[in-house]
Amino acid sequence: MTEQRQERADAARNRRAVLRAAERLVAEHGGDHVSLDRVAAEAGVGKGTVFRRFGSRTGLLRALLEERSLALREAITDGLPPLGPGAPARERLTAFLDGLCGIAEDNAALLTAHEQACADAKYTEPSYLFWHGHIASLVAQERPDLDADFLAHALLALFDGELVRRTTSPGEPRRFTRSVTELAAALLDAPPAPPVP
Amino acid sequence: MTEQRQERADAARNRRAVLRAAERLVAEHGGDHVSLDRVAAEAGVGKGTVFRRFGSRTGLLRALLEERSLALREAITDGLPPLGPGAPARERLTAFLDGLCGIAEDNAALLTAHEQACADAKYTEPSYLFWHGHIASLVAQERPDLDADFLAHALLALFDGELVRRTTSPGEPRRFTRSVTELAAALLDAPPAPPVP
DNA sequence: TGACAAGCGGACCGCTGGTCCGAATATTCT
DNA sequence: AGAATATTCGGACCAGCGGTCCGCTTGTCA
Repeated sequence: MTEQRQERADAARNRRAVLRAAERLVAEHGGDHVSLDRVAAEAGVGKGTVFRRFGSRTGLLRALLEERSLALREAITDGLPPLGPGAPARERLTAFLDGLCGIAEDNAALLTAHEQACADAKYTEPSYLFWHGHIASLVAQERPDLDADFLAHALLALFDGELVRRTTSPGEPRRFTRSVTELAAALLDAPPAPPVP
Repeated sequence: MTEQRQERADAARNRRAVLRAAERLVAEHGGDHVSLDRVAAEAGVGKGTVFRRFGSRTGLLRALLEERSLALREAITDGLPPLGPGAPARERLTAFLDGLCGIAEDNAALLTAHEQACADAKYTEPSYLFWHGHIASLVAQERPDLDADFLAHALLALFDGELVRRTTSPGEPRRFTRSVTELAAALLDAPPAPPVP
């Protein structure tokens, strides 16, 4: 069907090289200041190669980020509870947020770079849509009286690279996770709002 | 003291022209796609003039945004309750969020442009610091058991131009305001979190 | 009115994301 | 093996950006 013709060996090698190079540069210099020229140079390939593989700067950062979050995504759709299907919505949500926070804490710089590259298209990124749908569905199960859609956006808005970095200090490595979890818990435990006039 | 020498008449005229031009371009074409070349051309001045007045792209957008929010800022520090000092924290916070949401709804495109321009420096912008301090102080008064600092960041994270635009539809012009207000109310009404192990 | 500071404009710079095509190389077929 | 073919490579190239600079113009004030 949509079976792609097997990727040529050198192409695959170059793709890996570019990803590793981008990874290194983002980790070294902060989220921004990673031009594609530099990535190409660091990877030892031409600039055209980067674009042929990833289409655009956005595409490259997205690929990198999806590499980091693929495991979580699979655990959610096919894995065991509490992440996977089967557990009560509340537990699933907590487990999911915990996982996503972990990724965010480990990749704050990458997150910043990705935000900067996506800019306006942020809300149409496949990954974003997936996370959003998952959260919204769980919230709707747990609390049908809340605006699950908006609430999901609100929770995802917390995953801003710079905010993660500012919340995570060496002394308290998981402070961001704790803050997000507490906030989510407070929202889910809030008493039903009285109808507005 | 720091009394600036009176600005020359033509300089003042040009500053206004640039602001109005930027305003028009942002409103017409969406948040991005407003290069300083174009702003200068639209204003009928040279590019150098724009930079001399506003220092940078960021500075220009910031000036525009502060022009829109100056009234709210003054109402908070010197105005009457419920915005100004004197009202209970809870009412002040609600009134403030309502005001800020109004500004956001009227200037979603400008917000997007500003976010894009600020990028990493977002959390050190004077305006951001002011809003954040205000929220955090009110939350701390009302709910000493919550992490007011993080919660203030969380609330401000909602003011994303694109999110505002996506939440505001012609049919429900104030939906963004309603969503934000409800979310804030839920947070303030949440039962105290049990201590974590 | 003249002298001088303040402001002006747009050529200029370095850099960016993105395109393109002749050269090089992997793969496949005989 | 060796030719034929499809794919990929590399880096020169482009238009656009934010930002700088300096010779010229213009407002201001004595």
